[in-house]
Amino acid sequence: MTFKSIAVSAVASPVLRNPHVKRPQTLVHLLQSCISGQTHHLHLQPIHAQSIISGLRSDLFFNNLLLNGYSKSGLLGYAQELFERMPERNMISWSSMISMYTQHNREEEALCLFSSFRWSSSDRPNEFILASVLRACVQSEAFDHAAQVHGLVAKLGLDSDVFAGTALINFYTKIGGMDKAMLIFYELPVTNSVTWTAVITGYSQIGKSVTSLRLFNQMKESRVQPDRFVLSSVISACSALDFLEGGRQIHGYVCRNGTEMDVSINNVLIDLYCKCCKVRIARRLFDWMVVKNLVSWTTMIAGCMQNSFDLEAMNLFVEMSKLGWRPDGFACTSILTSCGSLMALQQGKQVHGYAIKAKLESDEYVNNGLIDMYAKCGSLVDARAVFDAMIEHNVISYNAMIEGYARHEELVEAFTLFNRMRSGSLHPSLLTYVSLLGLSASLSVIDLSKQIHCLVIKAGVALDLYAGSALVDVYSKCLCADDARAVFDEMDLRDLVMWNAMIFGYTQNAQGEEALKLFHQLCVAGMRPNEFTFVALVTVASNLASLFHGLQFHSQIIKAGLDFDPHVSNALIDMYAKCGCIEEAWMLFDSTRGRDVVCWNSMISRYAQHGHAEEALKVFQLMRNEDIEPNYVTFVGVLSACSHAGLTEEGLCHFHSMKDKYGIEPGMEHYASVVTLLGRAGKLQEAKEFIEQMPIEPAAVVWRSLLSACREFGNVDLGRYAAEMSILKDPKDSGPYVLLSNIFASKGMWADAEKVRKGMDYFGAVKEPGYSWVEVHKEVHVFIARGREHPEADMIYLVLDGLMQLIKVFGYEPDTTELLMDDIND
DNA sequence: ATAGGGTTAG
Repeated sequence: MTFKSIAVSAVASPVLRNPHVKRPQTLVHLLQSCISGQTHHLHLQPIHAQSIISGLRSDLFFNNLLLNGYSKSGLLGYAQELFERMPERNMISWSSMISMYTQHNREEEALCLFSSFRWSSSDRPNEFILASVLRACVQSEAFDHAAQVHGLVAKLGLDSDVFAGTALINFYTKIGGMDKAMLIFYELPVTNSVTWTAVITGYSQIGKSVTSLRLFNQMKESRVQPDRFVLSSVISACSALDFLEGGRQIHGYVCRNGTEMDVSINNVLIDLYCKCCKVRIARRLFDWMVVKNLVSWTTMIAGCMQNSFDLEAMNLFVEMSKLGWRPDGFACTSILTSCGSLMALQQGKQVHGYAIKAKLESDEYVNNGLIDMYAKCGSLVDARAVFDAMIEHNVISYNAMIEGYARHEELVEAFTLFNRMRSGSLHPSLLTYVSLLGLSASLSVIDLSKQIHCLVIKAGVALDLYAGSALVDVYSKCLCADDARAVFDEMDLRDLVMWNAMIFGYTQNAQGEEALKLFHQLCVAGMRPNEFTFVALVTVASNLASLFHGLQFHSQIIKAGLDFDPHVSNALIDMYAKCGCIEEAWMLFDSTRGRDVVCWNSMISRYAQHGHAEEALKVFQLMRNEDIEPNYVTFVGVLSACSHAGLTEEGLCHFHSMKDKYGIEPGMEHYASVVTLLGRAGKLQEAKEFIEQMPIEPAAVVWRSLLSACREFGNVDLGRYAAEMSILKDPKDSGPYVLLSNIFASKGMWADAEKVRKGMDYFGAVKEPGYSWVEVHKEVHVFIARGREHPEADMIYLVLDGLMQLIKVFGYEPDTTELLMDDIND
């Protein structure tokens, strides 16, 4: 557009229909009221045109006013043309233009104009021009240039001016030179709320929010009235510190002060409440706000996402779009995270499409969010495509991608990327290691775990809560409870997750008593156990078959209101069944809502273990009636039920249906089960042939199943073969030696039995001693076969001898034919 | 001259 088009529009303007308006003095008033009004951009052009007609073309004062109006309306082109045509310019004209360019992020033009000013005018630049120029330098990150301008400011003696001084403070704040900024600040003879805001936000930005709050107090002491800018800055400092009480006080002040309607203040308040986990309060404030902007919506969505209110975040995102808001990169990043958490691939893809349309493809946050979303939804190929399309990667891009591979156990991909990251200039963060440790934990590879731990130590970063519990977890899963405990003890700070990891670690390592001890310490430390703690504890009770503990935990679970948690329910059902209370287990199972496949599996397996094969199969039928898809573990239970009950045909039928009907590839446990099934039916040869036809390499457990059957039916030849195969696979396991030796002993083949015993020593296999335990008055007493460790061993054996003699009187005769020689010689 | 919102892990 040119001045010609302005003139055309002037003719049609309703504002100028009144002839009085055309007088110069009236035009000035009209312009002034336009600038302070809301719709100035509509009237500026007609007024401009009229001013030319009314002879104001060369009026410096009027032109400066117009320049100001165009600048406020963002009509840069008109301002530029006017400025060029002005026959006369003063400091105000230059200053308006430079500050306009700066405000609209046209730093280069601002600096260029400053050069022409110095070139064409002999006047010294005033404090306003210098402040604008400094801001332009800072915005365009031309810090060297800014330092030169500082020199000029000092030369002109303007460094004690509030405007120039504040701009300088802002410059040093941006480059992290808080000391220098404070030096300038203390030299200023006059300060106002703008100056204070600059230093307060400066400290917040370098993470020293406490200093920000201290400065805010100093500001109030020096009787400077806080404005909405400082207030938002200070609230944001409170939010960074999780200082809810402080934030609330300022919220109260804001309400008394009359700034409660300010959008920005409310935005930071929403942020504060969300960061302090008060999402409901934040949401109420958000709903109450009459005027909202894009930041209000984004803050609310981010707050929901950060507190795992993912569905609410999604709804807000849809709502804002419907209301016509165009979500920016910030909103997209947050919503992508929520899509990932909800595994909402479809919605995630829609956001991806929108992001492309909205030209957000170069936003690193959005890209990282996309990687995370696709990885969480299981689309690793798409995640990688986004990753590869990025020009530059940061640590988060790598971490999100590595975490995706780790979660899906893509070992090679994860470590290839990890090495690529290390060979570049990017340093892996603790988060990277946490992901890799998670992978290592799910694979339970101790060497790998230790190597990663070494890298963490070499990196020289102190463990945080995440890394600490990841290490506790990985060592527990690798069956190194002592190493896990060493990490646990080394931590300065422990949260509930860490305690749970250690308690669960002991559970996995069959050190139930240590787990119980730790639970006691947890309570002493004033922590409140959650569903994870109770799952571990109930599992301990289950492993120890201690109904006493199980009942106690169950009542604590009810008190804590956690009895409807599906994982807790599963653990309880398992515990009751393990403790022999199969009916209680069934009752609990029956009353559980939303039973998942794990729940059904545990009921099936437990019935099978108790020899209630019919019940187990009935539950399996019920499960299918309820359309619950059986999985790998389900069939372990079903096959075990069939083999216990001698249901050979039915068992084989289920075995075949596994792959044919449900598409589940049978694993070692299933093959072993079928061998047991055939073996129990006496079909030893068939069992052997079955093993030989297995599509996977039979593990020791499969041969041992056959061996057990051979022992049952006294088949020496096949038994010998099965034992050899089993020992070949796992020489350290004492089981096959014992079983084979038993076969020989039962046939009176003592020399062969002796040979097997020697072979056992040769391979270093040690028979695990049998344990038994009894619980008396909340204390578990453990006994090893023939052990004398118990403090009252003498008395116990005395009573035992008495009992033996008593049962012999009633006609009991111990069966010694199948005992190991070891036992006979004893 | 000054303020406010975003990503990865146990």
